[in-house]
Amino acid sequence: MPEGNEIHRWAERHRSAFVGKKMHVESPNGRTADTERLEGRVLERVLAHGKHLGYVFGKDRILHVHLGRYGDWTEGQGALAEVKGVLRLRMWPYPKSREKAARDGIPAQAPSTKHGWYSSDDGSSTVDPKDVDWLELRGASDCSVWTDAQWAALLERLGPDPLGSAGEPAGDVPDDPAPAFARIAKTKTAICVLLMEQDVIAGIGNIYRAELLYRERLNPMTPGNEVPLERLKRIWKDSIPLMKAGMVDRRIVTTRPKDRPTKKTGLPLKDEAHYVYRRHGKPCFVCGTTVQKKDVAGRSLYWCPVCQAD
DNA sequence: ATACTATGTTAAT
DNA sequence: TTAACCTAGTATT
Repeated sequence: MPEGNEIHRWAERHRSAFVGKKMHVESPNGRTADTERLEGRVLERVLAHGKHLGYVFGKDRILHVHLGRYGDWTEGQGALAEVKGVLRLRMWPYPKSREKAARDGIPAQAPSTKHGWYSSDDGSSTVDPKDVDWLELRGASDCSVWTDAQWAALLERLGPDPLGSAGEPAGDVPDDPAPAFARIAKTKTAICVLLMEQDVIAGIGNIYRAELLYRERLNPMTPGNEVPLERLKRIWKDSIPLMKAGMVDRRIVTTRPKDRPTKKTGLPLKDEAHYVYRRHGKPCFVCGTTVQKKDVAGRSLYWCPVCQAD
């Protein structure tokens, strides 16, 4: 159930773990066609844009992965072990692949990652990506081999990503948000709907949309063409550090410590992590008004009617 | 035990 | 606009 932060987190970890290595790639249940076109090839790059992942195994051999609502990777150490659920695909490196990769002129090591070390939900440390031995994928809505042209068409369709462009360390090369601002200024569609549309901004999902709108104190139903540019710019700028933090934490935290009932700094309690997302029926942390929920375009929208009156 | 919800997208109606 | 895909956590019986 990932938004862009988690996609970029996987990309960074998988880069660190496997780029430059000759990989075994298989689909035990035959759920993914054409894995034999990837088997035995070197993973050259891992791309990420919005909620899409691309594992580049050579020209026109990009494994496209979209986790959809349920998909998830499992990282493992030691012997391969099948987790429960329908296994869609798994990959792991050939032994001694680094020497072979060096002979092939491919960097033996992935580019160094910005974080290298992560915290899990409860703040405890988790495995260094370099110590991951294998990956399993299940529940993904797409997992198929794409051509370079298909990936290019995807990038053409998607809007700018607050976490930056494909293949770069996330956040280091911020996308230009101008196309998103232009799209929003041209339509009467509500800003809460526009923020979810991946061809407007790529990577924002239901949690970030609700929380970004709250943090800007913006009425979610404001038509796009009535949102002042300054407010759009603030939302974009706000999204970058929030989503970067979400990569490290593997968790979305949007509340400021001073607004939390406990005032606790650092990783907050679960029920203090969001201002409005899934807090309907509970009092707003800032004004005490009951947080509202309603269905908009098939997704649940959460907001505070007082803080976000206009 | 069973039902419901959900950080998503596409295809069919 | 609705259904389908598919999994896990939470709520209800």
